[in-house]
Amino acid sequence: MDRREEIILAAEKSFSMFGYKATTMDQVAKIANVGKGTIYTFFSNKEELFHSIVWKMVEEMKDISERTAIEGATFQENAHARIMQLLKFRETHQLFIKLIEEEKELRTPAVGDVLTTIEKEIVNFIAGKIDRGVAKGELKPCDSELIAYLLFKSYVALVNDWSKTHDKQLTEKQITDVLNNTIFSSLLV
Amino acid sequence: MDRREEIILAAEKSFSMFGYKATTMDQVAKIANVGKGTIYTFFSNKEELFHSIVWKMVEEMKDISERTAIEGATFQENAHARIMQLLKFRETHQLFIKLIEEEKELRTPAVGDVLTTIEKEIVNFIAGKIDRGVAKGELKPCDSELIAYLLFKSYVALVNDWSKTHDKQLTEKQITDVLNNTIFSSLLV
DNA sequence: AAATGACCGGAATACCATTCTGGTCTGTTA
DNA sequence: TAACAGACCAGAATGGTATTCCGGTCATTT
Repeated sequence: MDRREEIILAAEKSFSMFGYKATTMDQVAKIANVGKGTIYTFFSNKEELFHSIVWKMVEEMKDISERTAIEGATFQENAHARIMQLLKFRETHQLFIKLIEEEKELRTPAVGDVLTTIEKEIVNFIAGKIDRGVAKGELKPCDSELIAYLLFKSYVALVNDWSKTHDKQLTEKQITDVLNNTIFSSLLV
Repeated sequence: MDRREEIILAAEKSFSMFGYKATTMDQVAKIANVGKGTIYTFFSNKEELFHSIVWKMVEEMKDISERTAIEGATFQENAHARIMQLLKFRETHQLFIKLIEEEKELRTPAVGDVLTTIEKEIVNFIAGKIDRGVAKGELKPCDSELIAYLLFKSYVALVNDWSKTHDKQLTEKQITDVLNNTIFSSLLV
């Protein structure tokens, strides 16, 4: 297999297992069965390698979310399913878990940067769906980025944050009910 | 002046200037012109003293927010004014600023606990306003705690978080527009 | 030309001696 | 005798330094 691919696979494995800070270039080289210098012929430094891996993950995440859409479902149903999928990915995917953990405990700057980039990408992704809904005449015209932002933050608040200060998680019905009555209802034509 | 009050004033000053971890009981005693042992006749330990100060601050914050309400204004107008006031207090009040900073940099557990308690208190405060609106027939019955939570989190997202990833802050009009169309509109009878 | 890994300097870590701090307690003051 | 003060204690925090570790380079090998 070509060396670049070996390196990417090795880096994926190592970043997922140990996080950004704790993976060493020696480590990656070893796993990839490659001399350390070889990595630098494909990636100019550790951070570029890291971005490469993370970007691949983001694409995969968007892809999965995309495939979650159901033919013939309403905008709200699809949006709900897609966003829930994104949140689930966040707490399921090894690398993502590790990055969130590292951000919380270690405050590694490179990781913080990457996480905000990912958030932006997610919000953009949602905004794109809204724009498409508007174009198809399903939704009222609106500031799609702002709405996407509010929507995503609301989901995170209700799905993830709520349970940090309350002992029983919100049910999916409670979440869809409140959001259908508020943000979603304001979007529909 | 009575010694208990001296101690509280001293503690307020010290916590505001240095945060929780960096204020020592000796420090507080010195400022209060009191022997260290004396503090322990009024407060059983450092944390209790701290809670005392923080609680006082929370009462003041609610009080200010309360007084912001305008006679004869709509529920939305008052809610907006009150919540904006709360957020402003958060980034204006010395002690509050210090605590948020300490939570971010030092991760002092006592401070983290206190901050979540404060958040709960704020959400409760908002929920109370909603309940009153329902009782007066201005608002539809609803899960007031859930709505209060969503509302507060949305405000924080739009007022504070947005500007972390975007260079121009949202205008107050953008914020009121989007929230009037979504959360507030779902509340009105 | 491509790949390697010994090597480098600066950053991170581990270690331990010293200081600091929350809380107690005994002596003192009013 | 009740309120107060501050010396005192044990354990936690800190600081300084000797050592290890790691990203990145580059002379050598394939």
